[in-house]
Amino acid sequence: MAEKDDDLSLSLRCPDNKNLVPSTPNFPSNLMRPALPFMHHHGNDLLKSPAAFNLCNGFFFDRIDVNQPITVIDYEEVVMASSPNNTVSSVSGKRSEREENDGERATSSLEEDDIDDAAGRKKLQLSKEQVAVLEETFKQYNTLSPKQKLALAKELNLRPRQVEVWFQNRRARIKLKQTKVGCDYLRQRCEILTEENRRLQKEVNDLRALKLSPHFYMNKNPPTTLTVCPQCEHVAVLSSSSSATQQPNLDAAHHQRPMPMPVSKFQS
DNA sequence: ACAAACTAATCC
DNA sequence: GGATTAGTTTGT
Repeated sequence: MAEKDDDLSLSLRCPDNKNLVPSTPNFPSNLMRPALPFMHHHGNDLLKSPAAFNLCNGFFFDRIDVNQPITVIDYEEVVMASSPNNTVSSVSGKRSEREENDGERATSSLEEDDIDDAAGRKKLQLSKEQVAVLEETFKQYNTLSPKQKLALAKELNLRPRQVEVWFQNRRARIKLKQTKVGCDYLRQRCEILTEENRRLQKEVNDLRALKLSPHFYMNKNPPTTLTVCPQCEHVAVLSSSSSATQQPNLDAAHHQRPMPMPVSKFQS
């Protein structure tokens, strides 16, 4: 379960149409299905692509595959699980039993769910195959038109409502993950900025202390100004007793001897 | 009508 | 406890 989060790909691709066209070669052959009526990009469908969705959804990525169980490995698992030579039923254990019944559950979901809906409802667990198809479709369309919903429901032997709910929940999951990622990013930024702020505050205090120190005023007959070197951004103390027209005392000299204080940046 | 948000129930 | 499925409410 936790490994799902590892598949969090942040990219800055421009969503071009090519990206949106499903690349069937990545899809396992035994999951190959006749193209759904909506497997074409025209009209509003483009607006429902994940890329468009994530761009609209803000943040810094055009795609977050958070909580995305459909990795190459997962596809292989699906292939293995559904392969006649490698049936899950050959494996002992609770889990395998459950998976074995996935097909039945999927078919029964159409008829029985209407009955035990509201009352003591059993939780429907979608089969791996169903989830795979849903995920694959979701990669291309974050939201479905009624037509798409019906077609997908028919293909998966689910009620349109179930497909609809699945997509709603999937969007919610993505949003949650995005929020978490964004939150982590902002927290990091906050830490960095806090640290920088602390450093600058210290710098200001040091400069104030320098300004108030007797040493500072002792040979301060002429007015003195603080100037920032444009090259290294070090603060230099300039005496105006030197000619006003002459270049400030910011030549290479101060680069060679250390400043009295380690002042890296000073901005008024 | 639909999506989002919130919530409960269930499963592992 | 987290993930998933689904019901309810609310906003557009």
